[in-house]
Amino acid sequence: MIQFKVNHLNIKQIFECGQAFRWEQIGPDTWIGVVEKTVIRCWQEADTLCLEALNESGSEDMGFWAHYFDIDRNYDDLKQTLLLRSPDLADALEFGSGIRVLNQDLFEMLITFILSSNNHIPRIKQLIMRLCQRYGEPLHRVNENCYYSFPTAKSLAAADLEELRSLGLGYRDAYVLETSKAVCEMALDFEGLKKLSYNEAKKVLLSFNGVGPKVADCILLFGLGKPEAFPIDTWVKKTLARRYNLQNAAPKAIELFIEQQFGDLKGFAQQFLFYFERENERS
DNA sequence: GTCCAGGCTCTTT
DNA sequence: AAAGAGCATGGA
Repeated sequence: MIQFKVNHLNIKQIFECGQAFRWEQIGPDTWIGVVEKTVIRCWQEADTLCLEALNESGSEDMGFWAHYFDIDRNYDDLKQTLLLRSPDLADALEFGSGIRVLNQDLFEMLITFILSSNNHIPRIKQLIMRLCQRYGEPLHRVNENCYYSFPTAKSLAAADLEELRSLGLGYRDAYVLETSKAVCEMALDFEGLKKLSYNEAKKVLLSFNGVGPKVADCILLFGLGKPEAFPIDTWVKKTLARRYNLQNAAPKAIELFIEQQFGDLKGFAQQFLFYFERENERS
């Protein structure tokens, strides 16, 4: 078991704000997730974040988990800076005060957000679970149920299109298959995306079948650690329209506005806005 | 039955 | 560049 002393961190908010899809609540304040090859139990005691790997080969490396939970970033400074730039973010920052933007596996984010397009979050979770069960490797058994790793690019590239369709992926089946094949062909260049700038990496991501501007920004934000990404989905569109009167604004005008409001921290602003809007669903 | 979801691709203006 | 049709699936 490992522990981190933390502030500005609330695992409930982190796991329910739509950036991660593989955490399940198993008790009042306890969650279990699969992160890379580790089945991990997670809970909070006062100002302490506790983590315990459940599988033998799982990792309890402090550095790895600090990076995953974005522990070393100063969210106090971050929020103050955002508030100075855009005072009307106050309600969203307060509401999602424990949100942190996780640093997740790149390939997992790529496939996950391809599946997310034009889809509901509960169904996205379900599809990912089926994909892991079918193409991942078993990591840990608890009685009847088993936790699986996220499939590798290789295993998904070798999948059968009909079988993917039978799992309920819909028209996204071909996107997943073709993108997985493309990643295999890129080999080491795929992980090399981390060394590229936001714009360079985005260009590469947009070349994958099933990845458009919104999905690319999610991958850049959650998988490549680029806070300059500002994914605009239906919820964010709603909140931008309501808060800033942008319902009839052209895409370029919106982009410019976002840049002026939030600058290089717009990815964090987006996550607070998304969570606030979706949790306070009021059309 | 209709609407909608962390949209994208392809076609047409 | 921008706007529109079509798209699998399932829950509300």
